[in-house]
Amino acid sequence: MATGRTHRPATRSRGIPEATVARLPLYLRALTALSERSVPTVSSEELAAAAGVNSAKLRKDFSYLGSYGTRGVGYDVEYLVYQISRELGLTQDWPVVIVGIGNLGAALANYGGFASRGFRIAALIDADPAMAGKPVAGIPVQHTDDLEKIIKGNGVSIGVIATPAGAAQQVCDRLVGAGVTSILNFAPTVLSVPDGVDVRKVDLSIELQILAFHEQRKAGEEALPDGLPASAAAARESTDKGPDGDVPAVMPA
Amino acid sequence: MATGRTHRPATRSRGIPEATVARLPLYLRALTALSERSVPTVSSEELAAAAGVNSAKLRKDFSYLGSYGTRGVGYDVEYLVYQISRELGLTQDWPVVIVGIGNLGAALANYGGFASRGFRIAALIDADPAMAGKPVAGIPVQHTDDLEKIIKGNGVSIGVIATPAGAAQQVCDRLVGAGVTSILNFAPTVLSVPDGVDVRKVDLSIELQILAFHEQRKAGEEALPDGLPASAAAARESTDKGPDGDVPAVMPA
DNA sequence: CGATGTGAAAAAATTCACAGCA
DNA sequence: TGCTGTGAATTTTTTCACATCG
Repeated sequence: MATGRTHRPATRSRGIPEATVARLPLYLRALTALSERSVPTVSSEELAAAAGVNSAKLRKDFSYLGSYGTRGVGYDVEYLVYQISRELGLTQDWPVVIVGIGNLGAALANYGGFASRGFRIAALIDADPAMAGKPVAGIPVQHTDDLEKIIKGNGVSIGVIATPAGAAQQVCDRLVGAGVTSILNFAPTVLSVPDGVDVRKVDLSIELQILAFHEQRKAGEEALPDGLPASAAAARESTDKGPDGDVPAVMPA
Repeated sequence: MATGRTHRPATRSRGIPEATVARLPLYLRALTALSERSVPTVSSEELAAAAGVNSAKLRKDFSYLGSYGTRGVGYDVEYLVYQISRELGLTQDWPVVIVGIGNLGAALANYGGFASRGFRIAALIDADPAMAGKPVAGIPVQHTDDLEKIIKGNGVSIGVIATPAGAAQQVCDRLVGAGVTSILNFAPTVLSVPDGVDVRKVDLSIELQILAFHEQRKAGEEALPDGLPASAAAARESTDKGPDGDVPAVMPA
């Protein structure tokens, strides 16, 4: 770790582990809540509980960012909010476009969590001409024909795909062609993108299936349906969470 | 906590790694697509490509399930679909309730991937009296007052929370109290649940924040405002997670 | 004192690479 | 011959435990 390039108490110079990056938003949210309640400082133990992870992990995660705490005291909430925000790149404004304004697209457009976190919905795009001009979440929907113009005109680099599966790849190609380099895909398809483009997926059916797996295990600790010697419900808790709260993982990342 | 382990000493087979479980739905989707095209067999290489992972990982994953392939040939698509479905507990019908029928709840209710994979929407529940009786996705919305009755009456063990953050914990408590043991949470809150209850979280803003992190890294290799150089993250990914594509789901109408 | 920060150990996940079977 | 299945090696992530410092 650390490319100790001298300068500063080092640490954090190279790559912050992906697993850590995935948890930073979690910490940020817990910190924001504390901030709103005007809580000045918080210990790793308290913050960890609020975020749903264990304190050792949290401290290790923070150690990749730098030494932002005070021994014997804890962390300054405001300072940490700033540091994590900066690390995540949320101190700048990210214009985002949402393509596919169906039920989900509308839900996303109305989702407050975006605007409050450095993301700004630059445009809503849909292929249905009937949708054009119609306001959703106060933003007029624009037609797919203008996709490239919209992307380039607003310097959009992050796109959200909420179209039906069949249209996803095509939309993806156009987004990438217009300059988008990060895509959040809600369509149930594997998107292929060129190098340099990030794709993250959110898949409801997958999450449900994982739940079903654990649920099945809870119910059948012994009564095994299908024969097959290999099948023996056993071991492993169903909870499988850290020492405290819950906090599964999301990402799949 | 650290209590409650014991149980069976892992009977050789049933110790499927969590990471593997999380990928089974991916394989299942790819296999289903092949099945619909009447493809009889598939090699680990081909299937891996379709699912967006590398073949070594896929073979290793399958090895936890058993030896379902044929050397020199590959895997029988239908057989594998069945085995994975069974492993995930999808050969049975899972009644699910969705609580919070706002934009997101409605989107989820309309999501086709539900019914097609062993999940059945047993009921839609909302706290707004005005919603009661109103059909969403063909299912009449019921009032929160009847939550317990609905859960118990339908033997529901999986609940989806799509309410505002403020109501999530309360709804969660009621679901758990009524017998739900698996929860898919879309509200941006950490839910606390008793042991034995699984919670998985899907947080749209978190996914975007992770994208922003990578996006920032791509763009800002040059100069960063605040002191500390922001990691140089050299080579490495272009496509975060898996070797390439992804597999999302959820989609509007 | 008390809580952070962090080496070191442990566990989990991924990748390698090849023996072995159809 | 071709591809699976898997032990072994490697890498990543988590957890431990304690020196350290405010």
